[in-house]
Amino acid sequence: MMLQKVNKDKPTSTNSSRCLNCKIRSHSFCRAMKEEDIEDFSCISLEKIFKNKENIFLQEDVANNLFNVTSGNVKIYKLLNDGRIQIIGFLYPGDFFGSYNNNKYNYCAEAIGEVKVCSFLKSDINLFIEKNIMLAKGLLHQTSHELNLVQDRIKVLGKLDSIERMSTFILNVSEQRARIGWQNNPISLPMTRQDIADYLGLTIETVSRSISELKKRSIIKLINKKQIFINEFDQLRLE
Amino acid sequence: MMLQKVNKDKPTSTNSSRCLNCKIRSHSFCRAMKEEDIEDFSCISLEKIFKNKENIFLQEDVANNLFNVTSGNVKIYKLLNDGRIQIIGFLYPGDFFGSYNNNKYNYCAEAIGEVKVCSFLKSDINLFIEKNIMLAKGLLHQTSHELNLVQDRIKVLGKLDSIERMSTFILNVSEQRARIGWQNNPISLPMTRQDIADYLGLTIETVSRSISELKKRSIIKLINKKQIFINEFDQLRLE
DNA sequence: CGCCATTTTGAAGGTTTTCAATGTCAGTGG
DNA sequence: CCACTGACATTGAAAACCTTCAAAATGGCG
Repeated sequence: MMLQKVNKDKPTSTNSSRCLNCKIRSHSFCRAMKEEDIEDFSCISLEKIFKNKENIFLQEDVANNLFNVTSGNVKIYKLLNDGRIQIIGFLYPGDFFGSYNNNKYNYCAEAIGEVKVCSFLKSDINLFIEKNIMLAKGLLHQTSHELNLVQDRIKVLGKLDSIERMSTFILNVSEQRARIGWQNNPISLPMTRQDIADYLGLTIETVSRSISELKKRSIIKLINKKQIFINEFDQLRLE
Repeated sequence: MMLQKVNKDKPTSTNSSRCLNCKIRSHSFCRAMKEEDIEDFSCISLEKIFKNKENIFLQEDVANNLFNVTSGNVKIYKLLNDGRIQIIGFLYPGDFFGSYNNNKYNYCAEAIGEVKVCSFLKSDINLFIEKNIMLAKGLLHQTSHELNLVQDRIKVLGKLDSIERMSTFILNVSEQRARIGWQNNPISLPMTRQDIADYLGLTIETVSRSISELKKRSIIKLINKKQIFINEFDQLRLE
């Protein structure tokens, strides 16, 4: 298994009011905390910036940290021993990742484009939880939400054909964007076709063919390779 | 979508020491709580018994409760509009299910054989959390654990062929049994072949062919249709 | 403008599904 | 005791869908 070296010491920033001004707070696990507690919370968080294709951490690394995406997109993926890749998810601002219950990460996390994350020591989080029940509830809510999303993906990968998978994917990206207040149409796909293939359990050729087919049916329109306009939302949904 | 009626009012039992004597407590989300708190906790829990194929709840039902399997197996599955089924998971004693963050269940839950569950009102759980941080931590740990398992299934459904899926499934059942102190070989498969197919994203015929192939390679041996002896654990693992 | 990576399209091949038939096994009744 | 039944599982052959291999098209960037 070939894993490239990660830059462990990123440029960072921290100050006690940063969290208060965080634009994505209302969509993060931190949202449940009161404003007066947020200030304290800032002190245990550290902002880090990653460039395109940079690894945030690798599968099997010691999992000391939890992360929150504050800007950009992150892909998390599992490596098989023979080099196959399965992308578990594409993360958006407000999504959190890492491993709360394991001492090793179960997947790799990599920046798609420039990414800003908040980083927390798990030990700090666990101490903070003791005094602030709302943080625990926030984490529980966010983890349950992630669980719901992944369970839906089980359905996609287990039962849907290639066109249905692509349709569901486009719809999900649109919905995720709406959730955090971005425009839901047209949508941009920041990841490559190969990434989409590794996410949907297909090959890059089948992804391309599925997009072409949706285009041919006039359900979507391609503004360019990375920008999709949805003509018929209803046709993307499973009847 | 045809959903059969659920028996909402099951025979129940509750008393303040039941949780203390619960054999599966050490593998449940309740394990983190101190013994003196467990007694109080018993008061918000209700034991319910379900017969084979009985629904514990249905997708889209109002989700007032959280459940903990204490004995038997439960399958949770999603229904598609056209009647297709995708099984999300087979649950074992100690696993918890329901929906913490949604007011509707995202899947159906059905008993495989006779099943005992502990049932909790979410409102009770949320109140209890306020006074007992360990319960929140326990729930968070358990939810994170479920998330890890489901993420692994993404990999199985997205990247593995039929033989690999069947191998992984047998191995997972064996490991899950070991986790709660049952013998890990031979293993029993309480679910039908159709269930296994709906779990692995295959057809019943492909499941059958995969089992036959593993048998032919002498990696496993069938004691009977529901009992499997594993000859070569290593051969079940992905190289 | 030309290069190179990425994407799209085409045709052949392979794995799983579909459709159909046979086999297994526990339960029932003659 | 054994044949019958019905549900479940296995096996076989043809068809469908996705992958693989190959080639052409697109698009960004020096």
